[in-house]
Amino acid sequence: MSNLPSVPTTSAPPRRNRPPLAAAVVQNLAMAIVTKEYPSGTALPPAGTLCEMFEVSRTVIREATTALAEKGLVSTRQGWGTVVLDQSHWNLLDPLILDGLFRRHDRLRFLDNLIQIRINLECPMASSAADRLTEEDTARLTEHLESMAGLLDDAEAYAAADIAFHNIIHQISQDAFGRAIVANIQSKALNSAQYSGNPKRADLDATHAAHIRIHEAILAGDAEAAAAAMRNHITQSWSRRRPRGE
Amino acid sequence: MSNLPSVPTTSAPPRRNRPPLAAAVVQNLAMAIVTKEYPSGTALPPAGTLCEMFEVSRTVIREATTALAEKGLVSTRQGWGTVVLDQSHWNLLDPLILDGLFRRHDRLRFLDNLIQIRINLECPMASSAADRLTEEDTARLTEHLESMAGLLDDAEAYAAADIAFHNIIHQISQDAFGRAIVANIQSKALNSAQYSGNPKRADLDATHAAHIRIHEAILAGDAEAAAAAMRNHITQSWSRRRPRGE
DNA sequence: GGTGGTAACTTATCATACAACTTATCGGTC
DNA sequence: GACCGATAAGTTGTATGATAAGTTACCACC
Repeated sequence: MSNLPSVPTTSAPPRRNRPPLAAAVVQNLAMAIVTKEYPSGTALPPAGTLCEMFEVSRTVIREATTALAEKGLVSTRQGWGTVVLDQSHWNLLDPLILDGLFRRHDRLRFLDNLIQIRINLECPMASSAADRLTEEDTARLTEHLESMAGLLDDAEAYAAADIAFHNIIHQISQDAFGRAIVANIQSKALNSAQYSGNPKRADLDATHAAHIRIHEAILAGDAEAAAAAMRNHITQSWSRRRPRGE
Repeated sequence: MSNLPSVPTTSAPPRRNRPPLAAAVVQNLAMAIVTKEYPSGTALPPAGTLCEMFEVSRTVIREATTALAEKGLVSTRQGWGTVVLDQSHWNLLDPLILDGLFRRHDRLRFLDNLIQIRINLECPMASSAADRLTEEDTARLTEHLESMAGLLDDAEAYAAADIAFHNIIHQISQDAFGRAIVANIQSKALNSAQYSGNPKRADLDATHAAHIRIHEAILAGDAEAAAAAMRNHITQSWSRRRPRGE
């Protein structure tokens, strides 16, 4: 098998010259499990077989299965094997698992679900930001918003700035858990064309207008308006780029 | 160090089902990192030193560091070491990390934050459950609620049934991600006395009454009332058991 | 003073061996 | 035939030693 490349996903700082071999194995097996290639309840091939499949040593295989267990995908029992767990055990926010879910035929169910989670978490965060705003926060948020106006011709750059805009609001809200959850969703889902779509200039203009409205509400200290503006923004932005007819 | 589980001391049966050694190492190191014993940016002791500290082989240490990296606590770089990452990289929903956060001096900040997350996610789930309720769901939810009435004398049993009650609602709502997040919080935080407190009979009576109100709203198909009842329940239940004066 | 090479330390990977656990099978016993 | 214990085979868990590869710091050299 030995599908090497990709080292994907993690934009993590430590850039290695050689990607760890275990990463490829984990990616491959995680994808196979999430897409039901290995049904829950069944056992993965034994370590020795996996060694041959991926042409690596048992050290690497053990590392991979440890990572899979950490993601809640499998559970190993000495003398029994490495059994695939039910979806209810999966760490759904894990980047690799998210990526796998986006490739399933029922991906739209998960995408809609993620948007709902974002609404549930980000609207209260916008409210909280409106309540807790300091002068320093005001300057930072305003400055960033104004810099975004210059990126309306570059969809990719605007998307990155978009995430940063939301992230600033999350920081102001001081909601560490909500921020961690949404950041996970955003940073990893962005790579998926299913999630981020292919925005046109008109889409970016509409998005930017929505950002301005959120900014206004937060600066006015109007918690309710901030939540409403955020809800509108997320809902309408998703309705513009949601894949149709699946 | 070597904080191994207690050994039965008897010579004959060499304790069956011995827990993996790596688990103890992971627990120990994760706790040390979360409680800032190892500050972010610094490197963990090298593998050889850790072997001596925990009296295990490099195999186990390697597995432990893999698990820690999977939790977002550390990042290993060949030739450099295993460096502790900033809190923004941590997987805050991980059971071990949650447990560590609950032992910090600023634990109350995280506990309040978790309650807020639960409110943000569970209220819409209650609404959704009220909208999607089927006859089968009705029977299951009602049956479970009635069985809980008999557990009001056993705080521990009622707490378990409490979680199950919420879980049934989550299932009905069909919000897979919200369910996964809240389930993580609940199942792991329950062990913490800081989170679950020490409920008295009067507390359980009040909680049960709130459960009945939620049940009524959902069965009536009143989404708005269900969300309101859920919000009331979570808020007041927390205000009853929240640690004071920290 | 700058430069390049080298030594020392680190993680990454491999190979091998053995221990511990689980299951199935094959006996023998009643 | 039903029950029960020993055994064998397969699996993960752990230990050990060796080698490869990446990083840093130091030191001789120009």
